[in-house]
Amino acid sequence: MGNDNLDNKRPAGPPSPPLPPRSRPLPSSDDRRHIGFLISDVARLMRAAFDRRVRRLGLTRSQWLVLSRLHRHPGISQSELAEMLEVERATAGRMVDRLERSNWLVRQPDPADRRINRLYLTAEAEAVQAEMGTIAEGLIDEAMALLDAGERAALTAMMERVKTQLQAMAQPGAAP
Amino acid sequence: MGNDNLDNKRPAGPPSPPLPPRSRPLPSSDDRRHIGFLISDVARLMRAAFDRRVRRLGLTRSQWLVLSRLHRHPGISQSELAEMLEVERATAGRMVDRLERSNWLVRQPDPADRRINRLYLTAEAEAVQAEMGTIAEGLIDEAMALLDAGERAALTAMMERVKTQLQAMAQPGAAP
DNA sequence: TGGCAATAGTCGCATGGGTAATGATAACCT
DNA sequence: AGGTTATCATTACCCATGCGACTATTGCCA
Repeated sequence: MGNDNLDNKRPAGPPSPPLPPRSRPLPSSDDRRHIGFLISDVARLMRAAFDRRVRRLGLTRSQWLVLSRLHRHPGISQSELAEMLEVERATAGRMVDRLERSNWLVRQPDPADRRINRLYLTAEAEAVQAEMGTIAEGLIDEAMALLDAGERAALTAMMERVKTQLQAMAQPGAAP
Repeated sequence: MGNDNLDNKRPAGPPSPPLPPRSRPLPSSDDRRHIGFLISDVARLMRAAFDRRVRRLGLTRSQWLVLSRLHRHPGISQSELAEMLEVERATAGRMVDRLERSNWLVRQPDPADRRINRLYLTAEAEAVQAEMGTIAEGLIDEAMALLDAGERAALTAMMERVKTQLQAMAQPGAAP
C-alpha cells in the first residue's frame, strides 16, 4: 500500500532474528516489503480501473471473468468454473447466483448427473462479453504505456517466475 | 487468473473493432491480458501466503497493515489511517472496530476535537507487530527466490512505473 | 455572531473472498 | 448388493472493501 513515507525509525530492536545468512547483500527491510506493496497496489488499481470502465454495463471485473470463461467453455459445471477462476466452489456459486439473478446466465441440470449444474450464457451476456474483452485489452495497453515491448515481456516473464514460486509455497508440504 | 489453458478459438468475430493504429507490432490479445491476470494472481497468492503464516496469531494481512501503521504513527486518527492505507474511511473504521474488539488497539477521544478518535496499539499488538514484519520480509524473500538482485530491482522499477500510470488514469479527467 | 461548508465517524447495502458443515448423489470396491 | 468414499452444490458465518447517506462537530466568513 501507499504512502507510509517518512521515518523507518523502528527502535533498533534485538539484533535481527536468525535469518539464514546470505551471500549477497540484502536490500533494506522496507525495500523488501516495497515490492510486495507495489504488486498489491497495482492489482487493486487495475481492478478499480476496469470496474470503472464496465460499471455502465452493470458488471464487475470478477463477473466478466465468469462470462469470459463461459464464453470459451459453455456448459461447464460450477466446480469447473471455480477451478478455472482459482476460487472456492462457494465463491463461484455465489457469483453464479448473482449473474443468474441478473439474467446473464442460466443453470441447467445435467441429465446424467443430478449433482451438476451446467452453465450457459444468455444472448445478452454473449454480446457484452466481447465488448469487455476489448476494454480489458485497452486497459492493459494504457497501464503499460510507460514500458516498451521488451520491458513488458521481461515483466511478464518475471511475474511468471514469482507466481510459480508462490504456487510452490502454497503446496501442502512446503517449509514455512 | 489461472488455467484457461486450451484453445483460443474464439469464433473469429468481426475484424477487430477500431483499435488505435500502432507503430510497433502488438502481442496477441491474450498476451496483453496475460500480464493483467498475472499481476492479480501474484497479489492474491501473496495475500493468501501471508494470511496462512499469520493465522495462528489471530490476524490477517490487512490487520497487520493497520498495526504496522499504528506502530510507526501512534495516535493517528481513523481518517489519517484510511488515507495511509488508501482505503475508504468506512473500511478503516470497521477494521478498527474488529481490532478493538479483539484488544489489539484502543480508541481514545481527542481532547481538543470531539470528532476525532486517536488510535493506540495495546502492548500485545506491539509485540506481534514486530513478528509480523519479520514474517512479511521472509515471505517476500521466498516469493522472489527465483529472481536475482538485479531482476528484483528491475521488477520494482517497472511496477512503480505501472502504478504511476494507473494512478494517472484514475485521476478525474483522464480520457477513458 | 450566526449560518453554512468542510471534516470525522458511523451505518446500510452491495460485491467478493475464505472456511466449515451439510445433504444429495455418484463411484468405487470388497 | 451394500457400505464406504468422493464429488457437487448450498448454506451459514467470517473478513475486506466500496459507495452513499447521515450525524455530530469544527471552522470559516460575511
